[in-house]
Amino acid sequence: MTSIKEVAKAANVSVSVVSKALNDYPDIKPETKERILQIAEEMNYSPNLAGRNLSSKKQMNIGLISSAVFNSSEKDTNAYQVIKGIYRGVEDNNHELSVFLIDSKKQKQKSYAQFCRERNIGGAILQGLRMDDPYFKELVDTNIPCVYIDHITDEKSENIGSISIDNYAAGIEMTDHLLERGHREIVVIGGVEETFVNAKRLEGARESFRKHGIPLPEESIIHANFDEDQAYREATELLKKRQPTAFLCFSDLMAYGIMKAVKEAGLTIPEDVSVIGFDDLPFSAITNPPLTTINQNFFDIGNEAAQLLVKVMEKKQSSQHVMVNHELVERGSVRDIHKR
Amino acid sequence: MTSIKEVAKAANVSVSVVSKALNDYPDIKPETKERILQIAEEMNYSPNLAGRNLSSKKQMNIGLISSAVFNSSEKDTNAYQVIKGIYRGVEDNNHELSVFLIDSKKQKQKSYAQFCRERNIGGAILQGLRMDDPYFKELVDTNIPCVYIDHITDEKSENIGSISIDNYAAGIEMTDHLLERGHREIVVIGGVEETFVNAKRLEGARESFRKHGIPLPEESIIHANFDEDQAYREATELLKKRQPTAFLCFSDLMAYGIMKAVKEAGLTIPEDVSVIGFDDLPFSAITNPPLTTINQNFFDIGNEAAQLLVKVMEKKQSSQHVMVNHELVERGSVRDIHKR
DNA sequence: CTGTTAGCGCGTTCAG
DNA sequence: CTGAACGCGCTAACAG
Repeated sequence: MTSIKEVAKAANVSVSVVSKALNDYPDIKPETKERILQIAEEMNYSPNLAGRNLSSKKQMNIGLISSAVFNSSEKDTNAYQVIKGIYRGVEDNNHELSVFLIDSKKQKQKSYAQFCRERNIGGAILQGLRMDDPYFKELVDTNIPCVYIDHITDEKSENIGSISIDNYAAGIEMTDHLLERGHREIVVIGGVEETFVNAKRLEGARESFRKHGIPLPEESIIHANFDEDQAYREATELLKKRQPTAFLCFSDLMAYGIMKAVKEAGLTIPEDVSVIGFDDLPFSAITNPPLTTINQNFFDIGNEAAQLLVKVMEKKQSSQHVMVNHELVERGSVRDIHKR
Repeated sequence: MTSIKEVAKAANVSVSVVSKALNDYPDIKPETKERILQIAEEMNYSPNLAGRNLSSKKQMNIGLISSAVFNSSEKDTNAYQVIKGIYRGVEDNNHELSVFLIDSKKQKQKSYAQFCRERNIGGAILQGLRMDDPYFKELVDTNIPCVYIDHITDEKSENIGSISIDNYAAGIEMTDHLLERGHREIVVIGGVEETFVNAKRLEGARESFRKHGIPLPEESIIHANFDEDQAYREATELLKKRQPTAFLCFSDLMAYGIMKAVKEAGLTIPEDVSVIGFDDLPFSAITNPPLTTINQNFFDIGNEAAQLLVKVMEKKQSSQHVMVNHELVERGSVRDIHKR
């Protein structure tokens, strides 16, 4: 437990000089700084973060507030990848990460603002929160810099940023992919309707249909809550009535449910029915057949979120929306109807 | 940013009384305590953790030091589930969690002991660390209470606990499962040889063979590093020479690699070759065919780890090894040779 | 039962 | 360039 005091004693200087040496203050003789640094190194000294937190005005703590971890399917590993990216981004910028995982099944939750206050949090990354969450509103009102993942706000605040892929463009691409391969009987399997990403993807899909001069009837759009099982059930029902040539799914998880339903209906993919997904979960490469889907780089999303937040916290950058690249990866679940 | 001082002022008492009211000290009049609590509530006060950390002797911070997150396959979500369990366990015990993710690809890493020192960490959960890691040794030497996940140490320290399923028993069960269904040409696909869990599972497999009076030749044991791709390659090579009736895999991930190799060799599962896995990853239910495997409840493992650590930190329990239940889940990848 | 005092380990004035 | 003094928010020991 070597403290700054002991280092000061060993170096024959006062604590404040040690502090300055450690924190790159300009008003210190290079030689003594060098010497102190060396002694600190030898003594295996590293500053206590609680002490530093308490005395410093600088905000070095970043909060990750996420409801995506406890409230999503075990198969849904997106949040995990995002968090890895956040962790790396925070670490690379020499900040600290405090994680707050929301579990909607738990009775009473601590307010997000309180969480931040207790931990001297200078900026927060928000993942999977509902916009009608009162705690969310409270947090925004505190004016703590925030970065939203997969959501854009209307508020024009200088300390609010956001990050996502270009869901609109991706929606167009995946729909184009189907349309250009001759599919006309397409059923769209949407996620949670009020969700930003879902809305954008749907807009994209609509635009693609419009562009191709093909109608997209409302009854061909089904919302399955980003849930595998619900998608499975919806598709099972639907297939009793009609047989589309393709399902366009706004998540891989839902695509898995669709594939199960299609197989159980005695149809084969992609010969009878095509399926396209969204996310590119690791397992989409080994489904049967492997799933054609939109790849999102979740690690990058998290990483960029952290970097953006740090910039906003340092006032080096005002609020903005950052787009991360996506990519359509073509595998074996979509048939080209033109070829036989 | 309301502080304890302001609460004290509002309540017309000194700060120490407020502190005592908040921390359930016995020497305080119930009425004033009630009053203070209410005022604190009204003022939306919650204590600053840095301040508390600095002054209190109690160690409320728990560290999670894991190399399993950055150094494993994206498909391997075990670590994720374990961490969820840890988070919940730590939260339920009103402790704080600090996470340190080791990335072996990064050049210089901070020492684990230093990480703990900087953050006043009173106990640590260790996941996926190598026993020959010098930082690991250094941390243990600090005498900070530790709980190992999936590893048992020889050291007899009062502050070291460990947790895992009964890998030996599970190894027996899965081997019995194959042997009892008439399999005799079995190839064991092991993981990382030096690993505790691998050794135990192998011991169990050997015991099962011995019990059944059947030899297990050494050349039928292949170590594939818990790696899907390596298992795939090993199996591909092996199948060119001989065709076992079953592969016994010490992880689901390796089982996936085996299944791929088997299919590519033109064989079908389970008719020609059976496969049994270990872990029960979420996707093992939807592989083709669904994988028979040993289910580990990773959430519970993490959760129990946190609870055990808290007990050890509070000296309520001396070191011990906790076993979490496992279960063989029978799906469609093992054929009973007796039946046709 | 309550208040006073003294730190915890550090960053930050402000004199020198 | 260096050091003394102060305070961050809180708990703990000790008087009263």
